[in-house]
Amino acid sequence: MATKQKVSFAPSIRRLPQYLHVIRQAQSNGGEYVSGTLIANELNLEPIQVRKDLAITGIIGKPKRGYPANELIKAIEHFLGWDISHKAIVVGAGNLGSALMGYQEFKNNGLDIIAGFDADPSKIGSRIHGVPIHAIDKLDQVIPEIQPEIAILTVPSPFAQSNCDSIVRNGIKSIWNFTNIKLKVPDSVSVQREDLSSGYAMLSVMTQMATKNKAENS
Amino acid sequence: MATKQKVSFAPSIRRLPQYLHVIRQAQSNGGEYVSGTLIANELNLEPIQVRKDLAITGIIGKPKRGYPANELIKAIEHFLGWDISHKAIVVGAGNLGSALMGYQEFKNNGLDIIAGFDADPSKIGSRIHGVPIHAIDKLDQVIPEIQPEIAILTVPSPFAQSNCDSIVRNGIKSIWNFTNIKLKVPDSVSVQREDLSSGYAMLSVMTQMATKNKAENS
DNA sequence: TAGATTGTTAATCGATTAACAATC
DNA sequence: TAGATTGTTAATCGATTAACAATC
Repeated sequence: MATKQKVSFAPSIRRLPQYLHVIRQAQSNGGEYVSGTLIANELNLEPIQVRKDLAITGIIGKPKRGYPANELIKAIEHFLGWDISHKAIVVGAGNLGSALMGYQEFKNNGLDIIAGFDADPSKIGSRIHGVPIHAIDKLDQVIPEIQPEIAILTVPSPFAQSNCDSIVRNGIKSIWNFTNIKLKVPDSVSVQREDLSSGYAMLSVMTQMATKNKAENS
Repeated sequence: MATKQKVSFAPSIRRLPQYLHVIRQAQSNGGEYVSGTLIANELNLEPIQVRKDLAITGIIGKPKRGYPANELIKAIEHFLGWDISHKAIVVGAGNLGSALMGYQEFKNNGLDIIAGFDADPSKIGSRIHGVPIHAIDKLDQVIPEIQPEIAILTVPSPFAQSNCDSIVRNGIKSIWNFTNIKLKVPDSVSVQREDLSSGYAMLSVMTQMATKNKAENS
């Protein structure tokens, strides 16, 4: 029975990439061991939080020295599935879609974008950052051929749901949704929503607070 | 004394734009009142959560009918500061920066992007989505002239910290950081980090779970 | 050794959810 | 009126933080 999955430890999982970044950097600076304290300092977090988070990867540290950098990197990558390649498509090759196709960081961490889709005839048949672009109305034809695991949805919002339906119909189970539409999908499909408006809301509230402080201090 | 501010109710604030979207839609469909139950159904949330969140805007609903749509929209917009125009610059006019300059949604909600900055000589002096692009080494000259409140940072990560320093030096207090660098800023400056790798981490874990379920059910 | 750092167990904190009287 | 929906107060849940013994 497929019920909508809730990912537990979500906040910890979200911090892991930051840790990975710091640990890789420390390693490339010659550090064989990396302590939770160092990571915490670098990221303005509490050391205890870093230790708790790292525990979910199953890695064991050495008192006084920290965690073995190489093992820890491997463990985080494995926990996230970043040590395996995952085929993905980008649906909507506008500015945002193009940006994502070009992100080396994702490529380095297992995200293998093998095709893009767009409605613009001038893009169809071309390549963006090396990725071939297909007609968006060929989703039903191309997806079964190339069998991607992940779909990245970056179309204008009026087209989001109908393109999502095509994606789901063709058996893709993971959708990275960059539109501001709440997608309707069956329970068996998971959607990771990347909601820029929620970030903008936070930015706005912070900006208001900054303005208020300025006024108070003058 | 300026200490690093923690925004309280962050999860609620992040949900407000979604509510706003649903309420606007309901209103444009002729709804004079919108109930928390309706919003919750639309977004797969609990009604009680919606009511709690809406309470922070100060608006008062009517039992049996719901919240007055027009008042509620105004109240959310006001709470977020989206009813006022905020001048912003985009630092780094690559694909992502260009995408943000073109987002009508932000424009409609008070984000007024008045200038872009880039290192690419072919872009300097041109306009992207109507926004004039300046040389990135002119930050110190242009910012004082145009006095933006907000800087949106979309440069490649090796340049993130140095550009951030220029931004801070010129008195901007709110930074929307799309790089994967943890920026070092004084306490008086707030940074909203838009961390795509944390979203990618969540997507990856969800994808793993989907694959595992598939294997178990076969 | 002394002391920094780990991992575990318990306490705190904040957000979500439940219960329910009030009311249109 | 009856019943859906609100707002408030209390309970639950999960994440963060604190305390501290173990250890290299």
